[in-house]
Amino acid sequence: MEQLFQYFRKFNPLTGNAENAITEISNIVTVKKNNDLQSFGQTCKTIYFINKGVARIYYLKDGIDITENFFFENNIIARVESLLTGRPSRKGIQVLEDAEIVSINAPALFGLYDRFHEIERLFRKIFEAAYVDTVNRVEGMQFHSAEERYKSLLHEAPGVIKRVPLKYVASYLGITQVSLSRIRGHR
Amino acid sequence: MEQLFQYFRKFNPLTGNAENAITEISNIVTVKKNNDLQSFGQTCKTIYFINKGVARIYYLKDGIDITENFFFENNIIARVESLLTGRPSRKGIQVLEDAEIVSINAPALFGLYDRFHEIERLFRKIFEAAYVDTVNRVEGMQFHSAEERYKSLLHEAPGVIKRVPLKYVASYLGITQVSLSRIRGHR
DNA sequence: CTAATCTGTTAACATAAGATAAATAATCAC
DNA sequence: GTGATTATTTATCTTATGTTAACAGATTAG
Repeated sequence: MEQLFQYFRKFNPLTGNAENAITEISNIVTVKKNNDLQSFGQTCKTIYFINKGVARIYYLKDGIDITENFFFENNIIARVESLLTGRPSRKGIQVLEDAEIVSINAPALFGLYDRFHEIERLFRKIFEAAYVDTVNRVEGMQFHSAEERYKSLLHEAPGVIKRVPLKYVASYLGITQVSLSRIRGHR
Repeated sequence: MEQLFQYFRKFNPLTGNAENAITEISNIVTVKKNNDLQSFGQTCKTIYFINKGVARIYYLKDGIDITENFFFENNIIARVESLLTGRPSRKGIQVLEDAEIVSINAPALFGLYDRFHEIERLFRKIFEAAYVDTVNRVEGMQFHSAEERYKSLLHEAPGVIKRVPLKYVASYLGITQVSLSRIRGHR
């Protein structure tokens, strides 16, 4: 849990009491490569934090597997469109390398917001930062060619290309695997 | 201000004291069609709420005007990538119809978070909802043709097509004005 | 009212990306 | 290791979208 609390400190340091309260509603799971941490269907009730490994959020559009996002060590994963709305999620979380993951019971966490204002503030800041990332991603998608998007991914998150199968990267970029291969072959 | 507080009530009702505190750091401005409410360059320090009118957030990419988003009555506008990070904004806010807008001093608002937990909670919920909208927008952009994006905009926000010049709609959809025209001429 | 500008449409052509199929290359199960 | 499976690249053809330009209708300024 220490790794998680260290991550929290970058946003909003917690008192020992608050940390303990979070520890009580969390547990650590290990997941083998290519297994699903969560599959779609039900309402998402968990927030994850990756101690070690890589994961992706994905969904099926007309039967085609599309990666919404990748997540590496020391990051939170949450299917917010379900978690924050209470609606069932159409998305799954798959682990792409053997992983160690902290899973936090989200309803219990939200329940702590009243007792621990500091926890509400912490997650406010975490989600605000994720929101900003997503706004920036929309901007990146709006008027860049596939090649530009690939190059900026290479630059901003080289780990993705190194650690993730290209077929997942392609749909993340909004193109087919074949197009990505063509771009990589540089023209 | 009553219109704003009614909007707030959908997220988290405030006590009279909290409403008064917000009133004190806000004022109402009127802006004429096509004028900028805010231009780019400085760090964004204001959150807006539209009582009446339409506005858009836009930016220049290689000298080309791109619309990031449209905002109608009874909605909050904020350039979050600046507001929540403290970095200067490269985006402007332009009014597309004569508008009446509430402007809230953001640093003062954030200052109220300590005195009024309920205000922090309110804006946490507002930004969470905006975050979810943005995640859904990424999904919509990821694997839809321009025509599909246009049709779903028609369906989900018909006001955009009715009240906004098409040149702005085109860049919002991530296509050129000519392509949009072609799509509208249905093939 | 007239000229000038802005906005939207259409056409012709160029280019990027999708679909499909097939050939390699890499990984996994045994 | 060997064969089977999965991932990636390459090739061909097709389609969607970008680019540029011309034009028509609206809107605005004087």
